[in-house]
Amino acid sequence: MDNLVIARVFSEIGDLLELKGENPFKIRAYRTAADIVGQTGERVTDLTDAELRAIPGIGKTVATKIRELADTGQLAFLKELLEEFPPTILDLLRLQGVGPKTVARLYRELGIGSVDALESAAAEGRLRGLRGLGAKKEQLMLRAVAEYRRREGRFPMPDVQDIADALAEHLRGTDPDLQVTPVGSLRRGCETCGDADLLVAGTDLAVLERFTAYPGVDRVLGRGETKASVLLTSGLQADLRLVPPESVGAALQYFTGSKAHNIALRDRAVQRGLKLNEYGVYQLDTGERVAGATEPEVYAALALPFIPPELREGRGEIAAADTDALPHLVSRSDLRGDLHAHTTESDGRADLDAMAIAAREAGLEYLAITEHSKSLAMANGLDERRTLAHARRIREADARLDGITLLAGIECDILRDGALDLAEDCLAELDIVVASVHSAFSQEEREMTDRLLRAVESPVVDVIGHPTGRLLRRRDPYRVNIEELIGAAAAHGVALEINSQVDRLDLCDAHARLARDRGVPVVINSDAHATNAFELLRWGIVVARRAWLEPEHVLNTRSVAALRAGLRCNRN
DNA sequence: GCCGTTTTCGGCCCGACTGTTTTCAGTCG
Repeated sequence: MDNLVIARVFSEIGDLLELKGENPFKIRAYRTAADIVGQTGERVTDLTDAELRAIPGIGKTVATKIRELADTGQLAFLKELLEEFPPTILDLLRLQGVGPKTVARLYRELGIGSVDALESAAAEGRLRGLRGLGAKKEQLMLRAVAEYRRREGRFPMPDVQDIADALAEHLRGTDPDLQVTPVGSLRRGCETCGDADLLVAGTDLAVLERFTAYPGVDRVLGRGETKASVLLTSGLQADLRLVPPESVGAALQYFTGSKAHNIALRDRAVQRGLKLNEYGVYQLDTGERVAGATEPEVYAALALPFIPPELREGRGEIAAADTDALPHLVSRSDLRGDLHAHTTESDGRADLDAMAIAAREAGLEYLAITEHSKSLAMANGLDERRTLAHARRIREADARLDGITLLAGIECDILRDGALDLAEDCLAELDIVVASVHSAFSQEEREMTDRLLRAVESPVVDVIGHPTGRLLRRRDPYRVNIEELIGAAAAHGVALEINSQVDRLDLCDAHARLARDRGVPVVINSDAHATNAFELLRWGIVVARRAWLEPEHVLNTRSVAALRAGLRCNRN
């Protein structure tokens, strides 16, 4: 059973327990378990009880429930909870400004158990009879219902980055020195963001007004002395925090999260007789302030080195920091080449020379040209004859152009049965072969996994491209046993790709970390189809950093000579 | 429900804003 399915079960249990007014710490335990399971790269159903129990936050009860889900495919506890409420009631919790207490009362006192029922009741003015609910709240709920219907959930992180950049530009206005920093899930580099959080250092309340007056604002959700929230016309919520300069470090830390990281950090503070909040670090007994102006200072007050935001997910980063074992994360400047790009020979929009020059201008030392293969007719894929002719042209261009090394490659389709789309003797002529799935996405897991394993076992395949095939918000990953794939890649010395296209980001962070842990080399590729696409590498880097990858784990941080030596080196 | 270099019981992160309150409950991050 997929980890995300199990995570959803625990998350629903948390919501339902909250509606029942259960012990908040029990609720938190289930939500923590949901986070942990969702962020684990390997299937938790494959772990032994002892391995499960060894994960902090997973205890006896949760481990037993994971086992029950693995064995029976369902969970009696969740079923019992769902008998107490209509299944549609959880939708009500997704409404802005509506929380568990309100939902529970709406259901108990008015029998409201769905968004539709709430909408009718609010429209008819039947809510204002309840204590604590007035006409204004009714209007807010109607608005929240409309927004809920319009919203498509979370936004891709690169889009949110653009929105945040534009907003920051607006806030700076005539003061280019104004310090505006994205925080929250955006700063941590999460692949999707539910909102855009910005932090401004200063004391001038005018910046809050500037924020709510931004032309892209649809409506103001709230505004006080230190914070304001707006809903943008794009449907994204944006939050601004204004903090005094002496507290910027503590505020950056606090608002970057994640929640799990912050809770652990505060716990550490309390253990050391300190209190940590968004204004600083204080002595518990005297209240004396000991840190807060900069983020490294805040971590130092807790006897920790600075922890990069991408690691702050409660996945062992504090323990690693405590023992001086934090990874030296890969960064964009470590990338020396790109191993996946297309030209007009298949479905790219720029020709060979233009792509080569653009790669050079993007600071790359080498670029592999990897067109589609013939079965992708829609993309003008190449057969063996065209592949070899194109390889000759690539090598000619390589000889002609200074400052960039071109590698002759292919993105070869993996056919339904796992065979490669081009003959092995043709592929063996090339410098690099990326193999990818582009068809028959609906195969069952066993069939799809065997298909990919066969490709990995081929002696001419160097890299598996976008290994799960997902398209964010459009297409789920195809059903592949990722652990088997990673195991096979490790055994055969085949690299797995982090594809930097904004709707792919595939491998995802959890899987890339698993690949690292199992000794599989990773490559970070643009999958460029145009000259500006090398910019996308920054998003692949974000995924890699969230996966704890260091330069040594990433093949295309090597020189071209070292890269060539590393390809197919484990084959016979 | 989880966890333990003081604990196997008794704790568990903290503050701002809103609406409906006249001192606060609920929600959010």
